[in-house]
Amino acid sequence: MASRVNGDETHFRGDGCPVEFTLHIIGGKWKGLLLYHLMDGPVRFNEFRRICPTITQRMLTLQLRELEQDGIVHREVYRQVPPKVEYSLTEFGTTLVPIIERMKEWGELYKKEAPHRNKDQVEV
Amino acid sequence: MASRVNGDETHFRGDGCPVEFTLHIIGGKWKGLLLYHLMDGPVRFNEFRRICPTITQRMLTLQLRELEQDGIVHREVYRQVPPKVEYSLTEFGTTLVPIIERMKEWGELYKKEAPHRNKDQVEV
DNA sequence: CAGAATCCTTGCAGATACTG
DNA sequence: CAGTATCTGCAAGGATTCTG
Repeated sequence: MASRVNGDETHFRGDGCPVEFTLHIIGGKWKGLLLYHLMDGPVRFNEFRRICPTITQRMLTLQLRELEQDGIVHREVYRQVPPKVEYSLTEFGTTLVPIIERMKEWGELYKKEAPHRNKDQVEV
Repeated sequence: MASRVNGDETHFRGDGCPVEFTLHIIGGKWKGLLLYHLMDGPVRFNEFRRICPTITQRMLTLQLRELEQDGIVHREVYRQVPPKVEYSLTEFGTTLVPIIERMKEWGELYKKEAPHRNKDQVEV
């Protein structure tokens, strides 16, 4: 597998902790956001850029590639002009949905119960 | 709040994505491992070092401090000689347990179903 | 539209030494 | 035992430019 942004899996030990394994897959800097939006269906490249204007093209590409190589995300290329590329969850990727859902719920709860950490945020 | 290893919350935007918020709390480099072991009960500082020999004192301290400041982990200091410090999940921290559990389950499943990512790992 | 390539900066994290 | 303090590297990540 190609080198990854968030550590190469060939150098990932994590002492065999399964939680670390999972976090290694979904814990990338932007992956939470990407997976969050992919739960609702396929998303195009520039859709992501609109959804999160602060992510750079480079990082968006890199993070999507990692998710793709981990079998979480499918990349569908439509050979047409202008080009169109759609990203969607694979069947394997959907096994992550329950986790994402719970992280979403907890995040919403946390935002309510811990307002001291709510500074300087932008709703999406 | 003091500065954090994994981004200061005052600089964390995340575009309001609740999944990103959750990952921002539990997605630190060693937090998966720490939370995984904290689920079984209190853990002492050097216990963590034995559990994961590759983590440095510095990083262990930093990650624990972040979890503490996020209200996830409680730090109990026993004033005695030799000193004894126990880390445990707070009541709020236990609300994360279902997520950790599912990440643990998924990690175990993933290790089985995706052996191509199982290289160079050590069981804990 | 959806990227690839390049350069460059930052800050995460390791190593080491010291302490209440 | 359970930490701090300091120095330093190196790779993650940003900005910019170019392209099929």
